[in-house]
Amino acid sequence: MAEHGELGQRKAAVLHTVVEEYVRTGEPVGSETIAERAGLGVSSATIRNEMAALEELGFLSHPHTSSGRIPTDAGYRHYVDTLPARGRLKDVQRRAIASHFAEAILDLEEVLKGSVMLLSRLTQYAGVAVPPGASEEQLVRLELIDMGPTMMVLAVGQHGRVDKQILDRPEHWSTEAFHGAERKLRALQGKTYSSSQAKLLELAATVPSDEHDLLLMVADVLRLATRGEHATHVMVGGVANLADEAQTWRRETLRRLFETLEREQEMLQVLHDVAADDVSVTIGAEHPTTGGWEASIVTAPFRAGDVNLGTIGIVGPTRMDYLSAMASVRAVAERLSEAATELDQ
Amino acid sequence: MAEHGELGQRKAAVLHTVVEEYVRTGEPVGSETIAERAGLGVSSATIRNEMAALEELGFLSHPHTSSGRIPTDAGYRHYVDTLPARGRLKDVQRRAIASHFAEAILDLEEVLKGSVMLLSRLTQYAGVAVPPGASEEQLVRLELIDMGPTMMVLAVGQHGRVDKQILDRPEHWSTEAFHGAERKLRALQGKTYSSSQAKLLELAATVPSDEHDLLLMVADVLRLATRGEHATHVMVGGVANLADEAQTWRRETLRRLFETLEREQEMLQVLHDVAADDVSVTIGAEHPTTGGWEASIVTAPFRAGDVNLGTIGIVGPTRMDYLSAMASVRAVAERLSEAATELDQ
DNA sequence: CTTAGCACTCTGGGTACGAGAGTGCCAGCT
DNA sequence: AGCTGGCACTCTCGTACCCAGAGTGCTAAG
Repeated sequence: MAEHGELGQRKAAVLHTVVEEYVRTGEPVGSETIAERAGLGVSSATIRNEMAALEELGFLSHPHTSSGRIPTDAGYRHYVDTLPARGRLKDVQRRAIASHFAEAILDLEEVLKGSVMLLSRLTQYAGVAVPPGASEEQLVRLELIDMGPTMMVLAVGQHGRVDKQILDRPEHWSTEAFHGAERKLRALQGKTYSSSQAKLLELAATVPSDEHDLLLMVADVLRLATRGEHATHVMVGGVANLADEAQTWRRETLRRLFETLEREQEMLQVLHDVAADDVSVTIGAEHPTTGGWEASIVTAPFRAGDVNLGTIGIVGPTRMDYLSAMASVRAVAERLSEAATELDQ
Repeated sequence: MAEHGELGQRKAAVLHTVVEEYVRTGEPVGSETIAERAGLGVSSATIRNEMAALEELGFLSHPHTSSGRIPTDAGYRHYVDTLPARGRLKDVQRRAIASHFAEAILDLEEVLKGSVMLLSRLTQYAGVAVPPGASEEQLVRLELIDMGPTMMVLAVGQHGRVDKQILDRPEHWSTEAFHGAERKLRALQGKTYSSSQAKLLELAATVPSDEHDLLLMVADVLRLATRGEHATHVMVGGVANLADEAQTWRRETLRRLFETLEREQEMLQVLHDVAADDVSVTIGAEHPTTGGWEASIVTAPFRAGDVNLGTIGIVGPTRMDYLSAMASVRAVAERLSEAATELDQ
């Protein structure tokens, strides 16, 4: 029993079929349909009993007294958790992924952008990604550029990452301090972001206050580039796909969905909360934010070797083809990991 | 007569009122309402005659035989072209703009992003902008960075613009060629993007083929950064505002709208087509692309001194408060121009 | 040229109704 | 004890219908 989530085999099969039918048709599912489709060799009356029990348990619900059942969030959750096998991709999908990763990979950021669009095309939902932080990447350039009234901190990573920030000159400013800082920064080229950041904080303590300020500013740029969890931006693509669902969602729901997708900080928070080691699914109200717009998120991390780099996934309605979405996200995350690993060498 | 677009004063007034009422309420407007609101001192029967004439002329249309009139695209066009005065901003709006531009401006790109969001908040439509090309900006860095199997071209402009491109090493590659190119690039720092690009093409002709290739690659990056009309990206913000309108739009319309907003190349084309010297309005089918999704675009260029830098504006439904949208776009574009001009010195 | 008046049209809301889909439960069967 | 056929019941959905209301176009008179 335990292998069907404490439900018993038949109940699990019924729930499973309800979810799949509902996802396929969008209509509440009746006992008759289940009796035909589930292949359990029992009559619709028996199914009705099972469904009543499943409703009692909180896995199904009734839109009104007398129409078919639809899954609750908990129902989807059980369905996802007890999926017997990994989804298989269709050939077209397989080919789309292959061709997307066929080109030589130059710029991870570009590839990631492309992957988000790819996922949104594959699943017909919106694609999202959190790009890698830079902790273990090596710096190939780290410069302080004097731009007249302002200055720019510019960091370039080994894999093509560029971080810039434009800042006011600090109050105490001298050419000597500037040159001193410049020289120290040059010495950090070839080191990693995180070790450079540490080194800068160290160095800052040993120099006069004007140069001190400069070094701290640079350290701060590295800090922002490094903190994966508080990455500065999220990529979102294929939002147009959600327009098809727009009819189903209530007006306020739709607005909140779009608003959140646009607010990078909020999306980052959500994606950080839901991220896991493997493909992970968050359904409706399981997360307060997604609950607010009746959506589900499927994500997977991508890695270089065994270092987590970032997250990629999709956002769609709770009534989602989870099997195929998970398969797509998994496949793309895997290929992305391969690509990133290769790039790492 | 000519001052009312060949229509006659009363017809123009009727059209004017129909547009304003329809924009305000979203309901087709009847003759009774016009008779009350337009303050023409004539009866509804007279108005009916005028409206029938306006329909004949293509400025109004009937949803069905017997309900009020709504403006056609041509009707909106006439309305916009004969607006008696510039719109005035509300105090809240004025203050929002002031506070947005109150901070010292460091990074034009950042300010532009913020301005797009500002416009979307002010108007409750989606904001868009085409960022400046870089022709006349000076280069403060122009580098070729060896990244192992690949290389990066990196250009930094005087006002904080950073362009990067990661490329495969050309087939013929030698350390000498690389160093040769590096040296030539360094000499270009301080020159403008466009003159550097020209200079590079010149230089390329005088050197052996491996170095030649490198210089051409760099020239190409500068070319992309320079061509304002074919700028590489468009900023879009506040799309969530359009969700409110989603109910009104047909499903396919909505999808196309979102798709286009996401496709940078297509948006660039549209914005390029509609751009003008001053605030410009494009209504519905006046542009094939916007016609496809029943939307209007209000844009204005922003400048530094008298050089056009880019375009900023909004996208909303044809049933739009043009007066207030134009006022907002104009105000933000003006402030942006001031900011850019200041930055330029 | 304007306007009052009027017949006409079309929408939108409300009601009624029957078909259909689905449920819950019971009694009988295995 | 569990399954199933049967049945009464409920709720939705589509159709038809009607009426009030809003708006029009036209005509005839000022």
